[in-house]
Amino acid sequence: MNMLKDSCPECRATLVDDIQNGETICSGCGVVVADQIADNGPESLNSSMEDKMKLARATGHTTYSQHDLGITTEISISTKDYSGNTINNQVVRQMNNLRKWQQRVRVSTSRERRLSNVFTKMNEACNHLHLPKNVQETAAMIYRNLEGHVEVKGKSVVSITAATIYMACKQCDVVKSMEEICKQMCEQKEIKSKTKLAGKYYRSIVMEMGQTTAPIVTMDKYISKISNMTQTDVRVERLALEIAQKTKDSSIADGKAPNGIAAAYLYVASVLLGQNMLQRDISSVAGVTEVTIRNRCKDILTKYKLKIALRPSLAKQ
DNA sequence: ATGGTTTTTACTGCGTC
DNA sequence: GACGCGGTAAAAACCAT
Repeated sequence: MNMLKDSCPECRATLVDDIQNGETICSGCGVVVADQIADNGPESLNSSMEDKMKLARATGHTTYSQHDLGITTEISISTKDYSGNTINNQVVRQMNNLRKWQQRVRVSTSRERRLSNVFTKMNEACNHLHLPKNVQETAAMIYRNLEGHVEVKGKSVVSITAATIYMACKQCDVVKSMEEICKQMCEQKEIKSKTKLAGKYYRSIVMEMGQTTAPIVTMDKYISKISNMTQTDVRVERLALEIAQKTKDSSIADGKAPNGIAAAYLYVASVLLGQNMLQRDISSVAGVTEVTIRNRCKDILTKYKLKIALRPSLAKQ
């Protein structure tokens, strides 16, 4: 993955990391080269303890996303000593016992078990969502900071975890909806309720942690996100951003779903440039219906007296 | 609970290819 | 005739009170 970071295989322009979406994007042609910014940590997602041991490496830094900050010493499983000489069987047995007990002691208290559980879920969710490492670390740090401020016992682990990831995304300028996060964490039938609950927890965390203002995701982030997901022509994206910028002080966004408005900006921009993206495609990616896009388009066009024919065939005349 | 607002659903007709 | 679009009414969802 790292070798892709320097220049685009398509046009050889410089690549930039888009931390919003955890992607690496070409500054020239806008193509998404790598959908996950390289993570050089231990590659031990679902492996056994034994594999973890083999792959373990001293990284020289601590991590918030492990319950013990990732600083424990682990007893090697090798049957050779430091100098390469074979260890006799009795010592090997002793070391196996030691290792077993170390594991038991390591996550001994209920708090540690809880942290371990939460961070495992967090890790899985962040991997599935292709979130960069900094988001995961931020989420873990937020969760740690909850202790003493917000009571987590008795609350849904999934929803609390989702809420912290959501907050971490906002802090790291990554656009991810609560629903997207919850989709990766629970069964189909639970998504709705858990998402709702996570939203509730998120608000209470914001209140309790003394943050008067939650970070605000701006319109341009929504637009960039949707256009990245639809492989939109960069010119369309730029125009959409431009229109959004010019109309941002108006009241068309009040009380409306931001992704619907972002979708409408993109649609209007695509029509203006003769790109004719389909309402259906944009709406499915943006998570709104075509009707919503049409209504937001109407708002934008009437408000700004932009006289363009939305029907592409008419626009040519 | 309620009432106001927004979004979705489901359906319609129109023009174009 | 299929497709994409624009419109509408009613239902559903959401939110503050």
